[in-house]
Amino acid sequence: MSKAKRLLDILVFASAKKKFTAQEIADEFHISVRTVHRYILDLSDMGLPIYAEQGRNGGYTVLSSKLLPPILFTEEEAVSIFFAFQSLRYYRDLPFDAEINSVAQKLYRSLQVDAKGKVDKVRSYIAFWNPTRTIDTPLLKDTLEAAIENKNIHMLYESKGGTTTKHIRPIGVYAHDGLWYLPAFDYTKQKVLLYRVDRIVSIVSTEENKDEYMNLEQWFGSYEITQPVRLHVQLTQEGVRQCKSVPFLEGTVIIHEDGSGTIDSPIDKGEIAFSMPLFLRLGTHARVIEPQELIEGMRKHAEEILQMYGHAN
Amino acid sequence: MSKAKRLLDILVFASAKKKFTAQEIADEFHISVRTVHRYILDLSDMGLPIYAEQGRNGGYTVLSSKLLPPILFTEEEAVSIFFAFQSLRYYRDLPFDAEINSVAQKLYRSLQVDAKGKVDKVRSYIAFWNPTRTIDTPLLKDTLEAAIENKNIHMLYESKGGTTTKHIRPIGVYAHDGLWYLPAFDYTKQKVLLYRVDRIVSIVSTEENKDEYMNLEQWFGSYEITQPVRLHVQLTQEGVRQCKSVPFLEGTVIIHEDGSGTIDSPIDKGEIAFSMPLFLRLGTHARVIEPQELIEGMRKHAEEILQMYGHAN
DNA sequence: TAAAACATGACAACTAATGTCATGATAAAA
DNA sequence: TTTTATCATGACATTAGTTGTCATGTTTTA
Repeated sequence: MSKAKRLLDILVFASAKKKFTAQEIADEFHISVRTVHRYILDLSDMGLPIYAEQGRNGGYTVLSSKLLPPILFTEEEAVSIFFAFQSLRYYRDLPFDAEINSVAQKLYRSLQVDAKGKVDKVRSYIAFWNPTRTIDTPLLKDTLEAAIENKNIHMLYESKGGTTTKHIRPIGVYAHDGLWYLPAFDYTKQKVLLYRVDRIVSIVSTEENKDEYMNLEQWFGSYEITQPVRLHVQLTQEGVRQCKSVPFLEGTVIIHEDGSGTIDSPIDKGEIAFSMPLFLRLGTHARVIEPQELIEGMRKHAEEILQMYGHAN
Repeated sequence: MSKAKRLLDILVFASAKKKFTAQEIADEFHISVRTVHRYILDLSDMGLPIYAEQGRNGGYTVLSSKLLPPILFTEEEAVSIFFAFQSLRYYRDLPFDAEINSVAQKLYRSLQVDAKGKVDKVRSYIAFWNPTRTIDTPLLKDTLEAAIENKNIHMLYESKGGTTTKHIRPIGVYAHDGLWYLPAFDYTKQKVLLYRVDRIVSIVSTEENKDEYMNLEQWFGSYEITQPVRLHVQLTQEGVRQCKSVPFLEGTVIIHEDGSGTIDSPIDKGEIAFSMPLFLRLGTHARVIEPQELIEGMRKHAEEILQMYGHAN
């Protein structure tokens, strides 16, 4: 085997093992101890942070975290990594922030001038818009870690009613509209609730779990209609346009030949309140035919508004 | 210089130059032509897709796109790349899709078993929520390319009034709520408008631009109030809570001691229409005091709704 | 004080890389 | 058709690099 190949093998072995003696490497790779010393000098020259402790019980210690074998990327692949990083740009708090920066640096440094220009352009011509939040999420990393390691959390949480203690089993963490959410099983209330990570005041303690629980994907997929209600709406052309832009409805809109449309689809009773603002906004562009509850709600809402602004102002 | 080092130099040189003769490499690196032939055999063995054309005007041609010199990542850095990729997961259409996949594969393959597990966990416990869109954006890549290359676009665009031809100068492309938007200067209307990339029917032609134009960041930052209007609203506690979650307003909400609040801030006249749905939704939780135009709009809207649902249904 | 570790040097044996020269094949240009 | 520029490959001597063995030191701990 060529020297280069073996050096890399030793690099991976050493950075995974962290602490070892020259003899161990010699045995592992069937080479002499003298050669191991020479190899380690080479690796050290190549920048691997490794130091030796003298004397009995001494040995080598690698300081960096585990290294992967070197990887060859094409320029396009490098650009795609920067593209992905771009999507994280407008988050105020991010886990892996330090790592992302060091990856970006390593890549950017090894790009040639023209490719650097391309990356710069991706950075200035592509964005993933996120509301720029002024809200801090200091416990994001800890929360995430607990979720990934499948640990239960005892935490202090700030909710409508003030700060209380919660005992939960996290399902995962997700970002939406610039905020981080934590769906979790609440042991007190005995059901899955959604928490906001920025409202976690402190994590008091965590405890291991042996068994696996639901993960995020399963949770996202677990939505089901328990109390079906018929949603029946007539839409103008503009109503169709707007409903098509609402994820919750886009699949249910039936478009007629003249461009107008209809929604006629079962939804869960709990979603009536959720869909009301949309149909309020659409005004005459959407005529709700069913459910009556939605119509009542909208009428009541409209009356309140008229009452508030009716004559006074 | 060691052979390995020189091989990498030649790898980078060759993959950047794409087509070259052995003599060129020999001159560049001050080695004999025979050695170049041997090196190229080595690179070829290492998987570099390179082929030779015989005869006069022949030479070597590298098929792959430009390669970067090999990069050493730590395990944590690799995980952070997967984390970034996770944020792109729920987009239906993405540029660089193929590259992202090949990066993910290259990285995943070189991870050790335990690190693979960590990546799997990041994948199942972290998400960046996006509405899952059923809308296709087939021209995303082309649009992006035109934007990055600073080209004007003649396109067929589907808008309220039907499909029309537009002549625009793109500022950039950004994703929001699962949809891709294209702010661009419209030459016909002589102002910057916002287009949706999925509504572009076809790109008829593009033309080069010599000079630089505004880029996305500048555009995001260029919001200015041209027709200032005083927005003055009184909020209940719940009103405060909800306005705080609206990026457009979160900075302007003043919270009183009892938890209620006030907004009193200049906005642009054009934003009145934009903010109306919000205050409609808030109902009695927000009492708009100014501008009168907003109040009028809300009253009119409420009347329309009452008329529609007033007695008939 | 002995044992276990790193550090380093010397040197012979071995292995690999390199350049030179030669020969051949191929394709385009003269 | 001939010449020229190119790749392809082999042989071989020369040079350069790698490895193992042995020797000698140093440092730390049992």
